[in-house]
Amino acid sequence: MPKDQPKKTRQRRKDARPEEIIEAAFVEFEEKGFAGTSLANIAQRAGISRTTIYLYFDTKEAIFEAAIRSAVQNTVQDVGALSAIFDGNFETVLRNVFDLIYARLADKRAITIFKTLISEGQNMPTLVKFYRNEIMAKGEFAMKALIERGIEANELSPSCRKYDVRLFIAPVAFAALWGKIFGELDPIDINEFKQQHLQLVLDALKANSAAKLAGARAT
Amino acid sequence: MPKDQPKKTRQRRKDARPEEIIEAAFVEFEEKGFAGTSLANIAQRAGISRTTIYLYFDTKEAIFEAAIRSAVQNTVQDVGALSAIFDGNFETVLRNVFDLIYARLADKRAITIFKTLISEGQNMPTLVKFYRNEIMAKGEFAMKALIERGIEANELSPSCRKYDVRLFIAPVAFAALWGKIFGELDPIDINEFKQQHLQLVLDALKANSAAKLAGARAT
Amino acid sequence: MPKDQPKKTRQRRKDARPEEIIEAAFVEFEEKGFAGTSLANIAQRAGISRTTIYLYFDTKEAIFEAAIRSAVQNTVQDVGALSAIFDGNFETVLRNVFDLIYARLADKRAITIFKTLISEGQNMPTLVKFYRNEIMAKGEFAMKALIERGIEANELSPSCRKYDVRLFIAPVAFAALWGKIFGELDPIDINEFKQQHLQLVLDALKANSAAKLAGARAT
Amino acid sequence: MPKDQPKKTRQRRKDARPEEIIEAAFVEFEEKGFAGTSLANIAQRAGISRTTIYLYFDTKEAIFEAAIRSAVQNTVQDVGALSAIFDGNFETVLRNVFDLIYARLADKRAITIFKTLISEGQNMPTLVKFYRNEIMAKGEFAMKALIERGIEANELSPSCRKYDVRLFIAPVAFAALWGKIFGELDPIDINEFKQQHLQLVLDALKANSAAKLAGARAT
DNA sequence: AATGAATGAGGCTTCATTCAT
DNA sequence: CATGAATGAAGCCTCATTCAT
Repeated sequence: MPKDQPKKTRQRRKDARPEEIIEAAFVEFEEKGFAGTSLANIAQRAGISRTTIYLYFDTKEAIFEAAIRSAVQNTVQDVGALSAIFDGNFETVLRNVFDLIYARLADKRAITIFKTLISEGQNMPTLVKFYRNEIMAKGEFAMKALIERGIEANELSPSCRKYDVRLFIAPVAFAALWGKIFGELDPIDINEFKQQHLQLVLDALKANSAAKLAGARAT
Repeated sequence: MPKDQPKKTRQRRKDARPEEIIEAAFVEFEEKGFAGTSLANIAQRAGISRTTIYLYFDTKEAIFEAAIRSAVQNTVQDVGALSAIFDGNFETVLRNVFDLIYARLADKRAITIFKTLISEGQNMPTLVKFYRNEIMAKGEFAMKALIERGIEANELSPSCRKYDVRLFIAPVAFAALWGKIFGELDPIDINEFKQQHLQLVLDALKANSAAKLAGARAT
Repeated sequence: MPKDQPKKTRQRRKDARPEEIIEAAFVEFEEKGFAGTSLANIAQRAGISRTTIYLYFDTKEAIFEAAIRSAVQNTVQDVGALSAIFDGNFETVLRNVFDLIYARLADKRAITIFKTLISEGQNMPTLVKFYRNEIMAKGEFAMKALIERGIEANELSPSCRKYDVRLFIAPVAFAALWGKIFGELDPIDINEFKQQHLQLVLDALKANSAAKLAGARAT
Repeated sequence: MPKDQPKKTRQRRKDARPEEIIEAAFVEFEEKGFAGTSLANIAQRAGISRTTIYLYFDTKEAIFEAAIRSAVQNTVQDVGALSAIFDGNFETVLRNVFDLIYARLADKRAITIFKTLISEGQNMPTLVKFYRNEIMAKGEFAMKALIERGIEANELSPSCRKYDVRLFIAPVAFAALWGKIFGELDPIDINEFKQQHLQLVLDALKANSAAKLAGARAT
């Protein structure tokens, strides 16, 4: 008994096709990983034939790359926008920065990219390098610059330079992963977490400044 | 990892086999994920025939489970051992706790499990639940207990209770992932990171206590 | 059975494929049974690639089912047509019925189904039930009806009702199996066998009627 | 997690081993056919190790052959015993013969052999030839001799020679198969069937004799 | 005599990819 | 541009059989 193939053919503007494929691929990759995703799944989700994909991409890997490249854009832009919000006293700016960063967590694509980095990074040195240079390094740099500004403005003690700024960002990554892994089992209140995270950083930085001040006062 | 067993004759090593297979499987799973790993890879790495695997495991999934079960052991034990080192003043204990936790980072298996949780968690609700209950939850609990002790001993201010303790642990996860993802490109100095992490937590907690003291003093 | 399709180029014959596959599968199943048949055999006999089969059937079992369903059709139709030939006196009709039934023996598919019933029946309750309800039961019913007509027409004695009508049909099954099993060694002359079979049944039925008549006469 | 192997080792007299294996093999072959039976099944049923089988048989096929050879013995003996019961008038002897033949139907082994002949005959020309020569041919011969005796004793008309005696035996085969195939669904009352079968044959033969007598009388 | 260990061949099935319309 | 048809490579798994104790 022969199988029945669905016959619904959507006629779409051709320009949109690649993006539709990427879109579909992304969802599949997110759910099942690279190896676990089949072109059939992608095609079905995109509402096209399996072979049509090959009009736009050479291999499964190419789709994967394109999907990731496309999805990482917003995050890159956000990181680039970081220094643009350096306006106001340190605490205000830090709060704004946190708002911006935590807003990324709402972007499922951003999270998936992060997860992909972990899952498939070993086979994607290009992505790894890109991510580190364009996101991690620039983020670190911005954070360092922010602290520097705080010191210059006499809002922070110079001893605050001692911290590896990745310590300040780590909880964001943690929250992202927690949501992805344990989200259904035990959801995390992102907003609350953000507030406490901010508080922690401020407290720690203030502790140094307080000590400085105290030391100064003691003199 | 080169094969160092001669292949001429059939080997008889029933006792060692399961562990050898798990060992080999682990490496493969780590590199390529569950779906990406083939029994052929595992067999080759273990230096045995593909079918020999089936003398010890029923399915590919069974190998995966066994590998995870075996690898997660040490971490579980370490978490269980946490409260046993609650001896001394708060800072000392916290330092010991950090030593213990960061030591886990040297266990590649532990890291791989963590990565697996992220990569394949969607398909492994059992592992997810187990990990959350036996590792995350107990770790949180121990950390909370530790802070409580600090408060009771008057070393910390009660306001320290406000923090979500996952904030204190997040950098460890971050360091683990960093090492795994960017390790080759940009290795992280774990020891240095640990020190700063410890410092950050202490500073933040002290900030509260200092505020309290200051407030008390001001009265 | 040699392959007579050229193999150089990919062939496109969607419409014909399912039947070709069923045809090939049928021969293989007949020769080696379900478990003994491999998709490789079927594919080779059909002159296609092993995987092409999966374009038309989901599993090996599905092929088997399709093959049987297709092969059993004619027999079912013949059984259904039985009562349509109830025209004429008893002997004439019986002769026609026998012609129809024995003609089935020329249909190799019908024989194979019968053999399959025997070989694989234990694993195919559905087929068994179907065969019994649609072929055996209806055949029995038709035969009973025929005898009833003979009695009503005063051509047969009512005592003819005593026979289990399966006795009348058994030789057909026997001939079918004999041909299949011992055919090469010791072929059976189906036509001759049919005549004698018919004679036997008529003789037996007449014996009753004769007795009745004799009894009547004696009275 | 390694599989657990049962460790119960039965120490048995070695002489019995081959028969135990054959016994076990027979049951398995009956249930699943040759291709469907695995040595593991046989070994397990025999309570021995898979490899032990090879101490007694060279291949799976050898076991099959041995099993069949052993099982066919009783039937052969019964057939051989047929002519020994030629004592009494025709009807009595025929009744005894039928008793003997139908008793065979209670021997599940005999039925299985018959089924095997159908299922796997194509690959077992030796068995086919043996069965035909030792069982079918001798059975036919005995039946013919019996009829001849009836004619000589003037109990039957010479015209009874016209029948292919396989017609007389067919219902037995039919009943055997019916029981095996439809037995669970719709069991057959063997005794009742036997009586009617006997009656049918007697009626048919008598019809000829009656005709003869009538003809003689008419003269 | 008996068995635990090991394996090569082969079976079913999936899938990325190519062919030809 | 789009797709239905087809396939080779590869994956998981079973099994008859051999090896070595």
